[in-house]
Amino acid sequence: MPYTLEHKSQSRDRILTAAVDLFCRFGFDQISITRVMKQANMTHGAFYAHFKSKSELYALAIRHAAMQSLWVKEQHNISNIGHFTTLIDAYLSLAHVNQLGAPCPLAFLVTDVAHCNDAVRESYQQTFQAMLTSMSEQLTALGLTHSYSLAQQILTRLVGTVSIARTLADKDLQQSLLENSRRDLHQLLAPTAVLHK
Amino acid sequence: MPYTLEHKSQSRDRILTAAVDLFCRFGFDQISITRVMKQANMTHGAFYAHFKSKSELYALAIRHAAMQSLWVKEQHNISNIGHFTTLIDAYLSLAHVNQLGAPCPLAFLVTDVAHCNDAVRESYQQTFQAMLTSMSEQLTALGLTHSYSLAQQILTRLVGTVSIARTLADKDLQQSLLENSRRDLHQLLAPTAVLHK
DNA sequence: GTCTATATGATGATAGAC
DNA sequence: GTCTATCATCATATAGAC
Repeated sequence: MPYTLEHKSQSRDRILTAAVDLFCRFGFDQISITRVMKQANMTHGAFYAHFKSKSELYALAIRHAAMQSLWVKEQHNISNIGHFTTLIDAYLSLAHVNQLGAPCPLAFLVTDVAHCNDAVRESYQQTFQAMLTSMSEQLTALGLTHSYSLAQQILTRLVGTVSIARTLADKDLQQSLLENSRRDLHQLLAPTAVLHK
Repeated sequence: MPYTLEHKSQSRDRILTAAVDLFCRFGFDQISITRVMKQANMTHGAFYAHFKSKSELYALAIRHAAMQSLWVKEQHNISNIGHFTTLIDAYLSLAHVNQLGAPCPLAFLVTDVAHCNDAVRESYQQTFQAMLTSMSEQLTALGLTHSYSLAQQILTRLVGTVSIARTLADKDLQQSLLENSRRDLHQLLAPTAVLHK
């Protein structure tokens, strides 16, 4: 048997990884199946042995991106507020905006997903809810009150800042936007600010 | 002469209005020139008498959307904080998210624009800067300090909230997201909160 | 499972009549 | 300026060999 189960699973993973990278970088509609498969080192005919449509790939790519994202990977290592704000800084970094590491699908695909079918939107929504819940629990564990609404506040700010920053051609404006959000969120989470509330 | 200058200008306006509506609702790549022209009551051959490419239309549609948006149209009527928060509530309303009135291009086109050429991104950036400056000046006139960074905070939150809300299929989640952002921003702008700062 | 080849359809853009 | 007709290209998805 020339193709093992593991081989298939590896191929599938390469497709998903390529899809996340390309969809985030250029948008779903601008990326053809041929291009995704090329980046995954296969030809486009092989695609349909793994996914039933391009649309299905999108829904699964969103979940894949979420699993690879910094927030999800680090979520169980957060033991103090310092660590939490470190993740915020990473999210609001130029490296993230320029997609050097694993991109957060919430910020990189927002508008795109709004135009898609129910399966894709549900995938996005589940990712959003999972991150919201996880962040809320972390904030509670760190001793903060109103943690769910606080998490919502932080997450919308993160997504808004990064998605806008990505559109800006002016590097100074981009930098100042990111810095400003970092500063605001640090202040929001500073122990003193919380105690005085 | 069968076609007057005014007639051309009206046709152009109908095209731009249709483009804003369709691009925001379905995304740039999913909308064909044929469909835009159909909604503007013309055939697709006439398009190139007004714009040199679909891409140019996009850049101009962003500016057109900005001019029609609530914030820009109402920006000179703001005389007190109550009026300011009324606009925030309108921005964060279900009506806006469901695109019943004029959509804000900043929230409806973020991710889309990030994948486009320089001309389109510059159009978005100029709109962003204009809204930022305008909002900052309003906040200063209303007696608030750190108004530029405050405006940036408000704007990223507005855009983040609306763009995410638009992707959510769950109406309850959508509502609670919008409500939470409204409440936070009210609190941020409440006179007492400012005085105690 | 992966390849090459192909069916089928839609798109952006142009040409020429009126 | 607007129409109809057309070109050239590229997309998704399928068929069949290996």
